[in-house]
Amino acid sequence: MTETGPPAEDLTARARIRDAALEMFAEHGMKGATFRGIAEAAGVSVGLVQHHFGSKQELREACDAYALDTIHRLSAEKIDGIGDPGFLARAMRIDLPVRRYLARALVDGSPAAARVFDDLVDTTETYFTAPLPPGVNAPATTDVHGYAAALVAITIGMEVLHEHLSRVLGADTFTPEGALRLRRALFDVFDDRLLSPELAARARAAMREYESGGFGRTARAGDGAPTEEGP
Amino acid sequence: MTETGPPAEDLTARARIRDAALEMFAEHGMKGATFRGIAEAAGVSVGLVQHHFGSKQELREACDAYALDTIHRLSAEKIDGIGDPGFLARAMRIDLPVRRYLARALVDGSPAAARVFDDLVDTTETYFTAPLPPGVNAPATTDVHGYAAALVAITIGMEVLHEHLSRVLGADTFTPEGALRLRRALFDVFDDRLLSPELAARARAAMREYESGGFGRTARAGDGAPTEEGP
DNA sequence: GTCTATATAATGATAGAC
DNA sequence: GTCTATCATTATATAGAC
Repeated sequence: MTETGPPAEDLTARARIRDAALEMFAEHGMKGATFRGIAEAAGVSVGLVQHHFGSKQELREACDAYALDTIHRLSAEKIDGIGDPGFLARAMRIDLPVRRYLARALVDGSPAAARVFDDLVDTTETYFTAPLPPGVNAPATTDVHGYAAALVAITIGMEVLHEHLSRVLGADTFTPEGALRLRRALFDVFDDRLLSPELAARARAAMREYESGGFGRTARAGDGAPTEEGP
Repeated sequence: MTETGPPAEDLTARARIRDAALEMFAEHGMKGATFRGIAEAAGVSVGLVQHHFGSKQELREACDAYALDTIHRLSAEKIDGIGDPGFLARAMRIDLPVRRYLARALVDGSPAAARVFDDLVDTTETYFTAPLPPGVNAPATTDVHGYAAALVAITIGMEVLHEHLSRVLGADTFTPEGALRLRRALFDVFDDRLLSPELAARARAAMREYESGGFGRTARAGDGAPTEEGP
């Protein structure tokens, strides 16, 4: 809940510019977004944008800092919120612009977005390392770090692929209906065993064999030989 | 570093330009990649790039078409390959540039990439609708389409977040070692039940309640929400 | 604080020489 | 086929007026 969101319309020009930049960066990427587009979206002149933020890089860093600060409140809830209906309602409408921005920044190469990702992995790993709440099983893995990374990647991947998921599902996943449908689908994926125990065991064995015998010989004797030849 | 190399080889200049463009588009995005950068990477002049492909949009469409054609051979194997060690080896070294390109194009907004995504969802959905191979359980979901979408999003998300996963895991996930570690982690995630049956049932109930009473005011009252009795 | 005007650089695209 | 100019447009950035 936390009404900390952008409450009203009478924000300072600087804040409106920052919000516009956040949206333009998210929509067109760090390279595609322009001062002109941002100024127009914010309803100010190009000069004012640069007066407040200096260079494009600085503007981007301001967005990063804002996003970092905003997302910080959210990250801790993501894990504990499972099974709490209130969490769904909150997660669906809090700070959408920031999430969109970070999803794009993650691909466009932002230090702040990378840090959010790393912090999420740390938090998740810590969560599974510490004593778990009743009802939550400890993951049966020997690589908790990798397990946490995969879990975070799955979660963040949904944000990054938001556009395509929304198209396929027929509802914007940043909207209550779409988010609900996606969450149900994800829950089904996680709740169900895709493989029978027998096949799962076979796959495990195959991976183990692949690991020991495959290419492991010498850490990196040759460079990346694995190139592919185009057709 | 320096990978990328269609090192001179006997490729035609046009093919070398296309490969360079594929890589530059993947690395810098559709807006960030420039004719000059592509020309330099291909070892040709800027004029030759435009002589062969005309406009930037046409060059991009050529990359899309090439990627679409290349990925077509791969998509069918992705599902059936589970548990097959040979699949791992193949998937790890086949068509890396195309996968990187598509991962980026998916975020930058390419029709071809969107189509790849949609086709993967279709293929996956068909896979689960048709009779399943022995050892593979049918997913316990009432929304096979959403289930397939979630599964594809998880898979593709790993490609899109490749850079961050690699950093966190300490190994390039497009490299045998990194890909293996990621795959093992994903397998652990899918193979294990994160929630106890009791908590899972509670989460289901919470979602159901949220769905009916929440906000939607149910634009579509009977959209197949119903009645999956939990395990 | 906010805007207009201008300088500078880079980019997509064209034309023509070899 | 391949390259070297060159143009027109657009972007970032600066300077200064109100």
